[in-house]
Amino acid sequence: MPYHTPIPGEDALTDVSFTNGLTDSQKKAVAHKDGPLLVLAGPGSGKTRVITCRVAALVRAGVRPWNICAITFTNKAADEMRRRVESMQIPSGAHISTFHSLCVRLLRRYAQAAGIRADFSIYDEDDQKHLLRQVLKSADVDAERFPPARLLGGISRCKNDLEDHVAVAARADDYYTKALAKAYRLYQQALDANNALDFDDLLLRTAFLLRDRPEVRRELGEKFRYLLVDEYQDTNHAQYEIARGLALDHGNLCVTGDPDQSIYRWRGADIGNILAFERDWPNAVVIRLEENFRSRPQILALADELIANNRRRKQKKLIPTRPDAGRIEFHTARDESDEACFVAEQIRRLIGQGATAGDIAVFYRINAMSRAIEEAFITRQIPYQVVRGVEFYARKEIRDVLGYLRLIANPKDDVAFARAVNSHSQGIGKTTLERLAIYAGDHNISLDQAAREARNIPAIAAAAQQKLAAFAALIEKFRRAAEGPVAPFIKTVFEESGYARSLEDGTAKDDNAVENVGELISAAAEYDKTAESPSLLDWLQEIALYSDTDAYDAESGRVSLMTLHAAKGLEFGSVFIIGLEEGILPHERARDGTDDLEEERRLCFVGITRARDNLTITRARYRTIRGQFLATIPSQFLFELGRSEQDDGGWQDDGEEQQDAEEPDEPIAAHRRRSAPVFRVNDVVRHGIFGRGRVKQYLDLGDDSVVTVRFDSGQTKSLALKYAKLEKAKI
DNA sequence: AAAACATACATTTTT
DNA sequence: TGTATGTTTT
Repeated sequence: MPYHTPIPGEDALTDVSFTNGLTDSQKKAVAHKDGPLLVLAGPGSGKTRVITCRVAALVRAGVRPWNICAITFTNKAADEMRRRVESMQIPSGAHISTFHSLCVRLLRRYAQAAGIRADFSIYDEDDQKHLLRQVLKSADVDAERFPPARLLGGISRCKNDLEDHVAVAARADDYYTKALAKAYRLYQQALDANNALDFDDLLLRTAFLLRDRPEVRRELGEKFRYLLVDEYQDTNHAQYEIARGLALDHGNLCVTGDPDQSIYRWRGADIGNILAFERDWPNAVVIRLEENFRSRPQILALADELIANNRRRKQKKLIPTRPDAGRIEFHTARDESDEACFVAEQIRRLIGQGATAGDIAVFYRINAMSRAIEEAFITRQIPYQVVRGVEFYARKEIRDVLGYLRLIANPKDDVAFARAVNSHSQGIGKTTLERLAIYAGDHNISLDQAAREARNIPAIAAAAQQKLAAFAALIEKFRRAAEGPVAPFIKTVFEESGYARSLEDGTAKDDNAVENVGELISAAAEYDKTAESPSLLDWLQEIALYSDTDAYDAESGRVSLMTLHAAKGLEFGSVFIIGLEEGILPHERARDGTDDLEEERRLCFVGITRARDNLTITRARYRTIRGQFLATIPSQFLFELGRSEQDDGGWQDDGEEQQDAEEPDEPIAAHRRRSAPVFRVNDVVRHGIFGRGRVKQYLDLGDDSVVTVRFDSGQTKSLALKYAKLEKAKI
């Protein structure tokens, strides 16, 4: 019996009021197409709507919902898509999730084929760091000389490229890579021993599963007959292989994306994946969506002016469809608190004029920049929400409780053991733990197992032996009770472990600690309600992929504060982007390397194109960075947006400070040593690599002076005189 | 073994 | 600036 009466695709699309500028044949392709489909779409063009409409159209054409799989990058995007699909009044059941959630699901189901156990722990950055440090300490490696964070970054990159440690070792021909390969091997062995996967493993294992087990691949191809991937420009190699593997047997792969909005290169995203889609799938139908239904024409013009500076990109138009209106404003503030005051005042004015707080957002490059804004909002009683990464799950008390729970769910999880035993404190300290680790290592067993055998470890004092054994027994007792709903179980563990008591008495470092654990329990209760058969393991694996960014509430009626990364996919009537300064946007770590710089530019582009009507861009002359009050240099992006230094008149100034570039404008410069040459604005200079250029701005900081030069090649660079060999050119 | 203290250190963006 | 580790004291 047919699941649903087939309806011609066009009708299905009309049905769901899909009227945003597609030609009839494009609509038909979106609704009907068996085979690969590439949607290249600019910001505000209804890209995600194409996906939801395709899902709806497929279902109406008789495809069973559970044969459709749509993949997004963030939980937030998945939720949004689920919401939209449900509102289309079609039978639900389509699988909509992030890459990582999908991988967890597949790896649990096909654990055996993937060569792992289904009850694995998922390690986040903190866990990874802990584990790597542990491993390097006990295995005296030359890799110890490199900072763990750097090694983890290197390992992550390898995993994203689907390289295992053997492959890395094989290509290692320099000191660092050799050390990396060794660290990778040891780290991976430790992960295996702990029955744990890190975020990258989730992708890598799934990609390998699809590659090495054709029967699994075929089975999944049968299950997910239609595959859709949103934000395809942000796929890394592993994700690319997963999408390809899942679609290999039927070719029904629809991807959407915008190369100009690729902002996750640092996480291994390869913009080449979307640029080469037509090569990978030669019969792909390509749809371009260039009309923008979101922003005012001036805003689009500004965005276009900026992004045109990127070389590695496909030319694309931003075609406005809305009439002229709205406002663009630039502002230079004195310092970050002055900047925050300005933003807050502007927002107050907007609200006074009838704007809704929920339709206003402030974007910044790094999370730390939210602070000044928050302070200004608090004094002015402007309601706001900060959309922040991790945060809640990074809290000490939350991690401690999760330590217990993870250890209960996965006895091999030594990282969880260390955390739990540490929070349990009372009598088990560093030394004991160290001795226990040595014993466990010698006998090739987990810390949990070693603790049970504590009485047989002569190196450990009798009293400590007792306590370890008691701890192991306690965990074992919990383990036997870990069935069924999660929330009551967490409560039991929290109280009976004695951790609740230790939070309440004495060391009240954080008076909200107990409350926070309560919140965790509520979250678990929520899970218990929705899950069909709740289990601790399932819940742990779910929340491991959860970040507070997902907690963004579109209906909160409050001003949203978030990073530019978190802003992707959202839109607001009025947008403020703060901190357009060299070293912040673009971030200092992206200053060398054009690819990195182009990514920063895309980030700025994403921010600008979030705005529907009003856009305000600000910078501060001074900013406190890591506790130091420093003079700043305007972002080169400001030049590209047509705001040159001389033309500062375009900036609305607070008037407190005169802006004479030649005048050393604060005591900072006065006592600096000087050995570097002095330049003036408009001096013609010569650089060994970039050639001839003209000084646009000179910041006098003695030896640390920075000079901004627009070179004849057209590019603008900010150079530290100390490093850049810059000389005055003759004429 | 725990607490108090000192010192180094890194410090983007997210799953 | 804050964290996170290492060192000394109790």
